[in-house]
Amino acid sequence: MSNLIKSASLQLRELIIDALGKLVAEGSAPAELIPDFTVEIPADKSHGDFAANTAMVCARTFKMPPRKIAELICSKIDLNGSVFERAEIAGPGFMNFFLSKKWFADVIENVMSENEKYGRTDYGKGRRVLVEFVSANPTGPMHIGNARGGAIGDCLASVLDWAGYHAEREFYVNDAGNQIEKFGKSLSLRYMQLCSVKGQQLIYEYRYDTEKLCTEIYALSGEGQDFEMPEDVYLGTDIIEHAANYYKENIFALENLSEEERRKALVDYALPINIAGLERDLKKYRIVYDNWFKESTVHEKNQTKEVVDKLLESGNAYEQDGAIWFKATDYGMDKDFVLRRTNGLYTYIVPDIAYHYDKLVTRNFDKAVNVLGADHHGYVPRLKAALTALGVDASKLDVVLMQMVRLVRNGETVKLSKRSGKAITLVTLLDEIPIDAARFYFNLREANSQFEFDLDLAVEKSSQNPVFYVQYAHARICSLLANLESEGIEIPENADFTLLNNPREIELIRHIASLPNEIELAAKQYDPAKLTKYAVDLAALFHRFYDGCSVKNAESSQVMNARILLCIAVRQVLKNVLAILKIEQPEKM
RNA sequence: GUCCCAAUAGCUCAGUAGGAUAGAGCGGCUGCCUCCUAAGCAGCAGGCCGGAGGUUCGAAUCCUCUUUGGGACGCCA
Repeated sequence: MSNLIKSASLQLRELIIDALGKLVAEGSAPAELIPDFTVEIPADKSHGDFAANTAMVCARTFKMPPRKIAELICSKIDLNGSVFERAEIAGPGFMNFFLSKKWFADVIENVMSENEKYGRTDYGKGRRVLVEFVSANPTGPMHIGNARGGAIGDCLASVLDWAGYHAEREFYVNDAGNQIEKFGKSLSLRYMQLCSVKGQQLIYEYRYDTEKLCTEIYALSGEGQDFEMPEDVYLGTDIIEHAANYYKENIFALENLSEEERRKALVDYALPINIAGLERDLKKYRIVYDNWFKESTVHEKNQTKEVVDKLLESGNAYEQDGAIWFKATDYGMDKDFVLRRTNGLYTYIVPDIAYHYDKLVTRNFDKAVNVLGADHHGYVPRLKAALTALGVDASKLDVVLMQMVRLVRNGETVKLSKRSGKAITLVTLLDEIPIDAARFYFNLREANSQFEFDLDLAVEKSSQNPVFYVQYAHARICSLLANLESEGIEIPENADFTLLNNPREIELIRHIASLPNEIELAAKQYDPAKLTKYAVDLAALFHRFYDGCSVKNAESSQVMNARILLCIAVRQVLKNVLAILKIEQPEKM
């Protein structure tokens, strides 16, 4: 688990501080506190592998021109035994450092020894982090927003795992509360519609085709139609289907029950089917959770009441107009909010508070990361304030907000309407586009950017789609190696990598070296999109290398051997990145 | 009205906690296969980084103001 870039950067920092120490000791620099300087990787490679701005930030305290300081530092710096071979002074006073050939050779050897573990770091030090994502409403199928959340959350968990955290994936099932009430009401309504004269006609007519039956009923729903629909019910055909299936299995069983009993029977029937459906569909999307946490368990354990009682006792909540309010104004918010309504029911945030208390205190996770739609941003500070009031360290809760996806088909934005039931579901999306493309595409942009998902483009199996570009690089290497094998060329055990001096080779190796860094950064910023970009860049660098440096017709057999192993290393790195993203690595295309 | 997020090439977006001449893909134009996969590579064209101030050696990046989009502000979830 070595990170050659990081260690080189740290070594350089020490060398510079060391040189500064010598300058102070001999009196050519004032004995002042050295300001913070940065060691970074320049965008322009002619500026070396690392650049330090030490001289520039010291200009003021040293009362010397930056270039002069840089000269002094460079005269005292000792690169012997370091991974650097030379230093240059450039521009306004940058010191540019160039890595030795040995370092580049070490990069390839490092990949060869770590193989499928290359890229892993111990940055997270085994801290336990719980990643909650999707948590779709179980009253219906998942929509396109869940598709994005799923791809981001799942890859984020992988990234954290690779960065040395112990990451768990969790789905919070909202199997209680108002939306379940609404679910029951909707099911009951549809059931009664099926029991009506018109409903019976339709059931008879479409007795061999439930799907058709549902679309017919759906088409006849609405104002002035056969089936009037009140405002607060779900309209989707999935609701009709549940009602119809139940009806077919138990004819008229519920017609004469009380509304309440009928709702309960239908919810008990349909909800497990929906939850199993969520699990099945997510699995198809290559997402498998460690835990499915049910909201109902919070209610069963009476934790909602406990939370509100605790807040009342500690003076963080009060009763007014028959409701119980949280004193959010004590936590910098402009409005208090309701915890328990006058009707005695808790608002949605109470079970959420209890749930997060469970995550951070009961289960004692070091971090809880939630991937949520951007429309939740107002909710996050409320949740955090309530947790703080309960004595929980709310900074342990991090939220990744993701913006909406605009679906585009034929150059036009596809309208998404929850009410109409015509929203594009995760399943229909995955029927339409390859899973590889979906997972890659949803991680192509950072969560925070609202982006356009072009359905036509994602379907297209062409170079326009970046995932094919990356997979092609992998397939190309496999094919290249197979080709060599068929010609009787053996794969060497080792090679002299210092022979790889072509700029395209150097660039490629440099990029290979940066994988651990990139993963760490992605973990730090909760941004798995860094890795799709990394993969695209790596593929581009490989294609460039492939184009400019022939393996089979190399200048010498030594160079050929070095290139063969470089290709194998690149293939390994591609495999690892694609494995994090859970995208297939085809050997042929 | 208050708050959050965005604004960079014709389009979609990067820009690695302030760095050197602002990058990529797509689209447009031009080259490159008797040679390991042309699903590739090389090149050209395309920019007042929404606007105005400020902070400093240095700003797309930080601060203030402003314009334009998107979204939040419920005894809905």
